[in-house]
Amino acid sequence: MSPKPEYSPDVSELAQIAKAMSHPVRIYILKKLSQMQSCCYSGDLVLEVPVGRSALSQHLKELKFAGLIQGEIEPPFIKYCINRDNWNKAQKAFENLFDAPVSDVNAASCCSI
Amino acid sequence: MSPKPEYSPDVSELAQIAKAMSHPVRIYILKKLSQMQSCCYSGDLVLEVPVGRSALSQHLKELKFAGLIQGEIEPPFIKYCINRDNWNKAQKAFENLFDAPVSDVNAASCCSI
DNA sequence: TTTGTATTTCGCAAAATAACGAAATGTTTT
DNA sequence: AAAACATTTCGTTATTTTGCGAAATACAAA
Repeated sequence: MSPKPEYSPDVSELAQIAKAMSHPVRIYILKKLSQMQSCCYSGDLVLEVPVGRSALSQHLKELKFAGLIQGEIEPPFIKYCINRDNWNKAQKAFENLFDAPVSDVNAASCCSI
Repeated sequence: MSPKPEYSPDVSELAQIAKAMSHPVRIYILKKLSQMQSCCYSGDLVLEVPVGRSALSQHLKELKFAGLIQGEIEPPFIKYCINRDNWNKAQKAFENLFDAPVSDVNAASCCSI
């Protein structure tokens, strides 16, 4: 009944990516994994992050669910690394939020403060 | 006494931006404001978004707090628009999360799955 | 098979988020 | 001054998120 529309898929997707990145620990993990230019053990990460092992595991799970990272079993460890494909997609989605880029003139004329 | 380090400022900042963008309504608002290439009244937005006025007001407040939008009083309305400067900064922060871009070779050699 | 190591899941409590309607604020029009 | 309008704040409730320690799982080494 309500004329309220729903969100379009791209809106929901970007929100979901943002949610996965909405916690400092998770940003830290992403940053770390990228800086290593390789993978990381969960056990290594726990030393650098102010949460316990179980909480870290949860954060890794959420990043994995969002597709931003991936885990590879490499006994007796699990190596985590960035999912480059999905990361690139996420970055594009973020860039394209403004799919109609405005000129500086328009931007300036828009808001006085 | 815990050896746990804290987050660096850039990590916290990016997490905060991501948190502000972690809700579909807020993504929609950002998208809308950018597409208009101008400003928007809260009253206009409420017709396009599946939340009530008070909830919308909260979302606008959060986006404003994060610096992504700005409100300009233009009686009897309040016009909202994107804060271009901060948006550009946010986008850069997002792009630079991976400050050491990896080559495709490294990326491929990292994870088998 | 038993032990040890690495990680995740479970159960729970505290805190944060989201949404609503009602009331409040501020401004314009009558 | 009163009525109308746009928006925000308040008070409340329901849901989600976060984090911890304990228990469970998975695997390798002894």
